[in-house]
Amino acid sequence: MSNTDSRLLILLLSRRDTLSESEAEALAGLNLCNSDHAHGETIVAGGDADAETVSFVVSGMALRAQVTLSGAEVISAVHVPGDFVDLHGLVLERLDHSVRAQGACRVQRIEKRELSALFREYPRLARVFWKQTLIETKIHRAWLAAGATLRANERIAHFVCELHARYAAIGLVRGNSFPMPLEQKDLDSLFGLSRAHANRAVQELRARGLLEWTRGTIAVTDLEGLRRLGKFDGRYLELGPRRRAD
Amino acid sequence: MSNTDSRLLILLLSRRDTLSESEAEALAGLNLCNSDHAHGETIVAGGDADAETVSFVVSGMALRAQVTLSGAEVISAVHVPGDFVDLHGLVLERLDHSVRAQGACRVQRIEKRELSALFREYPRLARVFWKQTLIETKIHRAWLAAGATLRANERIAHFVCELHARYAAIGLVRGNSFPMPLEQKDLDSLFGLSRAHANRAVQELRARGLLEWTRGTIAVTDLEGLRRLGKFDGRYLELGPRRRAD
DNA sequence: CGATAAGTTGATTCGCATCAACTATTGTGG
DNA sequence: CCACAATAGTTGATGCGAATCAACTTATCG
Repeated sequence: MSNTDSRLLILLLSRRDTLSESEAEALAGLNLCNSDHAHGETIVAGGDADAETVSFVVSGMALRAQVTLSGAEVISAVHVPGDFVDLHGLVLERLDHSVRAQGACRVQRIEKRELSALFREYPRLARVFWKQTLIETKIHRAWLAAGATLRANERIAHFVCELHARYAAIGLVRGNSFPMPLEQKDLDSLFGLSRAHANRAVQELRARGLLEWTRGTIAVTDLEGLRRLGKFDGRYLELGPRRRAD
Repeated sequence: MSNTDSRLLILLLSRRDTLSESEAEALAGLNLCNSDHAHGETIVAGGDADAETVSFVVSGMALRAQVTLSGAEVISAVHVPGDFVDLHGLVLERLDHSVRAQGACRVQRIEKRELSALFREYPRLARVFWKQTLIETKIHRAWLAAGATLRANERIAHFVCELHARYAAIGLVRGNSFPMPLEQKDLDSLFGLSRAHANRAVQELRARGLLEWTRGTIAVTDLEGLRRLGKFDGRYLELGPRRRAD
């Protein structure tokens, strides 16, 4: 089930850097392999399995889940269409987490050896992929800062703002609403909150008229207010215009 | 004040991947520029300043500090000798944080253009530097997980274990003690704890006989106990043996 | 040796975990 | 299509972890 529809891949990379003709052609020549996953299915297993591919999300949502020594599961990243889920696996030996589908999720896989070969021919492309991993790192830092300074309702507000911005960048915000594959019960492994308390925080956001959250969809009714509450400054996502690197 | 003593640079990179003769030679040919900083001094300014160099720590400690919209300062990384403090600045346009000296700190700077030129000639080296940034990202994830699951005393235990492991890897643990340029008052911007509570947590670690912490030095008196309390599994630091990438 | 900053202690308040019930929703098989 | 089971969401009561404010003690340094 290999196909060569690399439009999304090229689109997502050109959001990061201007691609030359030949670079785009080379990318278009990659073998991409679609892979569909039902809710809860493991897309990439963590730990010792040395995967042969790296994957990016085509549709749906994927979560990175790591299990701590105490047995708790922590979600360290959420992925929307256009995000690589395990690009760092190209360079690091083994993943420190697994990736699973949150709702139905389709990914495309690229053979690591093909990608590495591509980098040897077009070294500048390696930098574009590198940049992709660095933006994820900035998101990690934003989460760290949020965790250190915000309270439950503020953190949730921050997170909703982030999702809104990321969905907006890929054209998935309609009016003021966007898909929300996560459920309230998932907020605890995202933020380390109890279900009960996360629920009360969400209800407060609703009561303040900041958002509506029904199963599967969030409608942001007061984006400015939500940003103010969550101390959200979306620049860290680097979704604005980009410049070409050396 | 340029010098060419690139031994530390080559040492730290070869901890990540086996370097070929020619790669090592090329690295040795880089112009490195020493730069000394007193406690509290800014080593790299965040924000709009487009720095021309990237730096790694030679001695002492450097902190990454980001300021949130609410005005609070968050430490998102600590750097010990051998760590790059702003390598991601090579690929990203602007830094989302500043870097400052914690205690006296010496760094060496490399011109970005020199490094980029090096990557064009030795594309595989780019991968080694990429890997360096990815390991930092793993540390971020470990902190995220710690923040979501651990309580104050456990988080501090976890952090002390991490520092112990990183100092051990560079030969700076003597007996069971290592340098601790951070003071208790810094723990609040690291973990989002208040000074009073961080202090009580530290005292509990002392009372349990896990560590001694006098100004400037930590002695770990029960490493196993500290690891158990902090749920510390140091594999994420990738300080073990490494393999050569493509 | 005084001044300043770091560390310590206590009292109080608040955010959040925990446990437990309960309701609403979704999904499923008869 | 309905009845039921399973799961998500909601609400309340209680206790603990951590913030906050304030005083105080101990280091550090000029």
